[in-house]
Amino acid sequence: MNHTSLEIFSVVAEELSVVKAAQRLGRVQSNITTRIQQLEEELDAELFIRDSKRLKLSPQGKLFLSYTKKLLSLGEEARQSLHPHTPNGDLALGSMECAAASRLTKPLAEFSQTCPEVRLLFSTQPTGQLIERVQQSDLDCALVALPVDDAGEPLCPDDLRYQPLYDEQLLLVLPTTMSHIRQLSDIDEGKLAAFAVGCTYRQLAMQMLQNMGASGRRIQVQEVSSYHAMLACVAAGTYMCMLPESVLQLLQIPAGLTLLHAGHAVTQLIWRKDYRSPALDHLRQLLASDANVSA
DNA sequence: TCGCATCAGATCTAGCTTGA
DNA sequence: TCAAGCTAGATCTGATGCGA
Repeated sequence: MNHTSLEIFSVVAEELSVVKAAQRLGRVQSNITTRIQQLEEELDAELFIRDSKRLKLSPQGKLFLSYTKKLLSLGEEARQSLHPHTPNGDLALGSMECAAASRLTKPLAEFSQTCPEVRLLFSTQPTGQLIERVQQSDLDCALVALPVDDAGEPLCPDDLRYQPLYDEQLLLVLPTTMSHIRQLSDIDEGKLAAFAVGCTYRQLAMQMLQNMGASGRRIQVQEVSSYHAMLACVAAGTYMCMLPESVLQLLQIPAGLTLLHAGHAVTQLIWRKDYRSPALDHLRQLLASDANVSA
């Protein structure tokens, strides 16, 4: 078992295809098949279930993948640690859609200029999924909105650290059919356009609607994959949505929609407690200088 | 036709020996 | 100490087979 074998296994596990993994790694298909077979033999474990033409990760494969990601991440961290003053290598950054749209443009442009040797691997997802991916070493860090306890303190998992960055004012956007509503307590029905389960703003909106007049009814949720789609649902007159004011400023708001202030949420940068790299340190500094809340 | 497995042969690499 | 040569094993490629 060496670094190459782990890299190959990791890519095959992601693609669930020997052919696609071979294309991605610039190798031939037979080579990938052989390396996976050798790894399985060495580990005395079946990492994949061969289901006719398709590959599926076996339970042992899933378990081994979690260790593989940690080992590859640790290897990258070790490599970078040898050059503490010149950030280099890969930095896998995740972000909520809203932070990517409204907050990251400037810091990331600056990051790419000041750290040209770092390959930034960027992806967007809801908070819940981002937290899991950071814990599994699939991401090095991520911008999320951690849920808070009754005292307003972020509920951060023990194995993660966080740095507060942006205080986001949240707005509930109502369709023209609800133009008679002047305050949150007037809302007596709940149809919400929101991102997938795991999105903190969705969770906040659901809690708010349940605490209001809509508590007696089941809240219908239309899942969308972008803020444009979310606003389109509201413009169609059926759904309401919750989004940060900073995002709304970037969008063209259809006429006649009602905007209600719905509290605030803090966007944090999270990373694993045991992870450190010059690239992450540099990104933290850049984000801190751009933040509107102090750490 | 597609995707994975298998095989033979080519190529690469690490480790060892030898001699200057 | 270091470069050159040799060798075994690891790894790679391309062709082919098999099953869905």
